[in-house]
Amino acid sequence: MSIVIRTLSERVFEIIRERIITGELPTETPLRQDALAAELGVSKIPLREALGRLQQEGLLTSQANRGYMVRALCAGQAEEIYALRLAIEPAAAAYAAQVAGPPGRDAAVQAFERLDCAAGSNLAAVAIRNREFHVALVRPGDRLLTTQLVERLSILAERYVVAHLAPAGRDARAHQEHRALLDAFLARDGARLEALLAAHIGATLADLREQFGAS
Amino acid sequence: MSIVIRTLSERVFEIIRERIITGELPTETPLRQDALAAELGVSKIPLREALGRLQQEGLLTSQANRGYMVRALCAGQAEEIYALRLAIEPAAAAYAAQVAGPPGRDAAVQAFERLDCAAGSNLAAVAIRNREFHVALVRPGDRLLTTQLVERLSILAERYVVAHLAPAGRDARAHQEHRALLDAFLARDGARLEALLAAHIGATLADLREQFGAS
DNA sequence: TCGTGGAATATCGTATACCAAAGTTGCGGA
DNA sequence: TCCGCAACTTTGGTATACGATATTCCACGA
Repeated sequence: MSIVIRTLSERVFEIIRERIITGELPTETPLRQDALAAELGVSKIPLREALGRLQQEGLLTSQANRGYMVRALCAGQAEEIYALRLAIEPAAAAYAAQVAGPPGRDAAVQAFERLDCAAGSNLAAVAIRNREFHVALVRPGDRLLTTQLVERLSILAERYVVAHLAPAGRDARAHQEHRALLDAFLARDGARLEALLAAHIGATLADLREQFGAS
Repeated sequence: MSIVIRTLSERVFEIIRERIITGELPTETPLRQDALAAELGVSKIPLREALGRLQQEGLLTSQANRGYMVRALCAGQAEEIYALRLAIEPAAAAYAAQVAGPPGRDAAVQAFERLDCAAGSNLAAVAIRNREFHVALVRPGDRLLTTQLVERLSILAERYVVAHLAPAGRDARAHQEHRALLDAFLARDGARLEALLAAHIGATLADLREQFGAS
């Protein structure tokens, strides 16, 4: 086992990322850097590094001399995110299912169980577990870049899910879909997994569309 | 026209990025931050910001307290990059071709001409123009995230092209392929563009495979 | 001879202080 | 009312310092 030493700016990166996803940080308002730095108890160097990375991830925008802002949500970008996920994730998961070794299969099961445990608690926590489950279906393919991309897109998508989807009737349906996804994954049934995952992602997109249309 | 004010770290980001692409920076050797900062005439804050962004882009890796290294080239990652490009770029370009307005169409033509002009000069310059051409076929779709992703993947792919493909007989064939791509784009023939682009990307991948096999 | 321990050195990650330039705010005058 | 200017705020950047970790290299002992 290799212990991972994490640098301060990496931790700041993750903290701010989760704050953005949960909608804790306001959009359209520039981030006050010194205030944030003081609040997190770090200096501006790791903070700025984290902000730059978050911009690269697509969660922040910046304008020179005016600072960083949380990128606004818009229906068009949600469509983009889901179109990209549909283009990548099902195929990547299908591949991973076929080549996954025991550790990868265990990780998928565990991610599913953690998602299950979190169900019913606050939406943000569920969203994180949901993302981890989706990534767990792809990671065993051992394609680093693809996995990172899936994770990145999942993160971008999460904002929309957290912001727009009340966990009304969705929860039960999502649970069944996740169960089916895991079954197909464990059965190494790439074709079925691919179809199910496309349907699952498409269903979430449809929910989002409905909310956008309603609001 | 909005003039774009760019910060130092953005410029450093691009400078180092091009150096990585051209293979000017050694892989497997940690970057000496002080030396690099001194050479570029900047302090370490903008430099580190740029390095962090480049890591996020997948061009660098970092280990805490050991610094940043240029990510090594490997056949597996090239396969990944091209698989992702094939999953995204043809469809995105097809869409863009259909919705492109006059500015987007002009930009595509100009990108093609610039690529044409650069042909024959050094490989790195051609590679940049090549990337810009590919992006120009996607940008008119006005899907920001997709365009950024295509650009990012093109950048990652460029390293392999620069490193492994001597512009032997490739140049002439690539020129014809680009010409055909532009024609299909201007004709708004999405289906044809999609097929041609998939073939074009696939051809480059095939060339790379051959080189990897040979070496 | 070879491996181990440890000191010396180099480099990284972070903090602090400071500054110039750009943006923002608010007040006063036309 | 609306414009322009001055004061303030914030950002982006530099210089510098310092602790912590890595690396190097040499001496010592098995």
